Amino acid sequence: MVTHLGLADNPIFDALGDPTRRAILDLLRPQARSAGEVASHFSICRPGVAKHIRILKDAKLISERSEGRNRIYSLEPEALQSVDRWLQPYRVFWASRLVSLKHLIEAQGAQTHDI
Amino acid sequence: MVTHLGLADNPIFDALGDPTRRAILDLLRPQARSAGEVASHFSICRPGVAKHIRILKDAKLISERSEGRNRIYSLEPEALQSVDRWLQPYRVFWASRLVSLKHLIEAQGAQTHDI
DNA sequence: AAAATATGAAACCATATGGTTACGCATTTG
DNA sequence: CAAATGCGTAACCATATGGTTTCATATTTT
Repeated sequence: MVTHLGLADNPIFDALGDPTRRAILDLLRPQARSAGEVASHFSICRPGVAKHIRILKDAKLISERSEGRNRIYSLEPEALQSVDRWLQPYRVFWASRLVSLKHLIEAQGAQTHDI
Repeated sequence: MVTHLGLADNPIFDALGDPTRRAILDLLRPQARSAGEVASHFSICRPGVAKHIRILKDAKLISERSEGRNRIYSLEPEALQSVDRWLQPYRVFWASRLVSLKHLIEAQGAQTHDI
């Protein structure tokens, strides 16, 4: 509801609250897809999926481009950094998990320079 | 709504969808607090906060213990690991961010051993 | 240019959600 | 033991949300 509370609502968290929307993100992770392709993966009707897509687009989690008569949607993963940032102060509580993440980073050969 | 769709809804994401609930988690991060203390930080009425607390408790994001006539709530940060895990495959998209996280890990002196 | 295709928007509906007030139940306190 | 304190639950309400059907619009196709 968030009827003008002092708390800033983050549209990202709101967008991620719905399982269908998370599934759409998962679907777009490997590759961009047209609206129809996305919709075909769900049991709800196409306009229903379109509404979820709209919410994801508004939250900048996906972007849209036109290609002929299709609308192609692509994941915009940078938007998820805000979730990552929010999680940061909680992470200190599970250090071992962090260590494996550190391994992952090293395995990817990310350069050690600051952002 | 999630009216029996094949998609498993994660109560954690649902819980995090509300800004008041995220604020409660932030509040409990430094220290455990009684229900009244938590409620006093918000403009909504106490029973309203109690309902948010219930949702967080059901999602295992906080735990409850009785102490006299008070109910003390503590953060259970481990539950957030599922969010962290969900984020994992998206993280490869912002490697530089990972590097600073790596610094954080090292700064904390987390031991390099597997979980 | 007409038919078909791809898709968003509008209108509508049932239910979920967040908030409120009223109440009940332990546990102090006086 | 009676009053006060702390707090969850129930009942209720307005609005948000997710889903549906119908429609309008822009591209292809034929």
